[in-house]
Amino acid sequence: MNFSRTTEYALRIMSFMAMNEQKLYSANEIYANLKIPFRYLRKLLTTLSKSGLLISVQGKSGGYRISKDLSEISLLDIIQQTGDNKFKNECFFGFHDCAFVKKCAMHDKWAAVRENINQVLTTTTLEEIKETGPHSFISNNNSVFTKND
Amino acid sequence: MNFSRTTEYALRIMSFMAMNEQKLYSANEIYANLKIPFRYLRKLLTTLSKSGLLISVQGKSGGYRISKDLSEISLLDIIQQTGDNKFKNECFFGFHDCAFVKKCAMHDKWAAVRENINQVLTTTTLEEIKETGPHSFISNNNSVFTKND
DNA sequence: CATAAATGATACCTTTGGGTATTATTTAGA
DNA sequence: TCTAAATAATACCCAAAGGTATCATTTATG
Repeated sequence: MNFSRTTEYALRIMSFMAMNEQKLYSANEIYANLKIPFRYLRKLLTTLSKSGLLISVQGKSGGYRISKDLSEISLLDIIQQTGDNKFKNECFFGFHDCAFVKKCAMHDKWAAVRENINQVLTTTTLEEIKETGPHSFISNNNSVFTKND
Repeated sequence: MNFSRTTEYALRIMSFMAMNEQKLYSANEIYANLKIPFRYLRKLLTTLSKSGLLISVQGKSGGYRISKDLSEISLLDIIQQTGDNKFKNECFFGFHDCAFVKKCAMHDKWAAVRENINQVLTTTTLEEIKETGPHSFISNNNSVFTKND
């Protein structure tokens, strides 16, 4: 009952980059701030670029930049790009046809919970995240990972 | 952003058994109704027994029975026995010390969401699940698994 | 135009969750 | 007291997620 690690990483990255939305960030710079395992970070950044949330610039002095206006990127938009969006309409007990055949015992109660979650995730945009600061996006769990690149 | 498959299984099992709370169910009978992969089901049932949610009776004509009054078993109680309880106090971005060092941008909003979830999971007991019926706990995804025992 | 510094692609390794197989133990009842 | 039918324990297997390594490509700049 969490987001996957990968989704958390994506949320951190996008939120961090939102602090300076025009800026072109290199993977190195993001790594320096967020301490996400470097090679995995690189992979994730290309994923986010392919998904359209980021624009990548190749070559020396290249990097990544947020592609749209901050107000147009909701947390759900980010979450959905990392495959962690299953919860959207899912039955509490994990039955695939819950809504269609018979309601399960938790159907209505859980629908309300999901609605609450969805409401927060769709209405909270990076713009709001930016404005909510100052705050720490810095992972200070002394990373066991090395950069190695 | 779901419960794990194992947690879903546990929720199905306990909810199913709550339909007849005094009854001693054999693994076979539960399998016949829920179609959870048989050997995994067996394993899970011993886990639930060790956790105290179920009482197991060994030997021929043995089986499992819910150990307490239905009103004393909340959904959270079940969820916590399958290791899926991380969400309880967890930061939106997955930072371990979010609450202690600096609040993250989502801290308050997400705390409210978690509170909502916790409220539902702690106040909904198996008694309520039982009363909410009739409903289907029957997995009709034509199982690809065989029983094999 | 060579080099350095960046991203892209791809293949591989590791850990964990889900699932299986085998053997041991318990106990009701013929 | 033997057998059948149940649970207990344990070890193993497989797939997916997380993470690493290597090489290729792009491009600013000396």
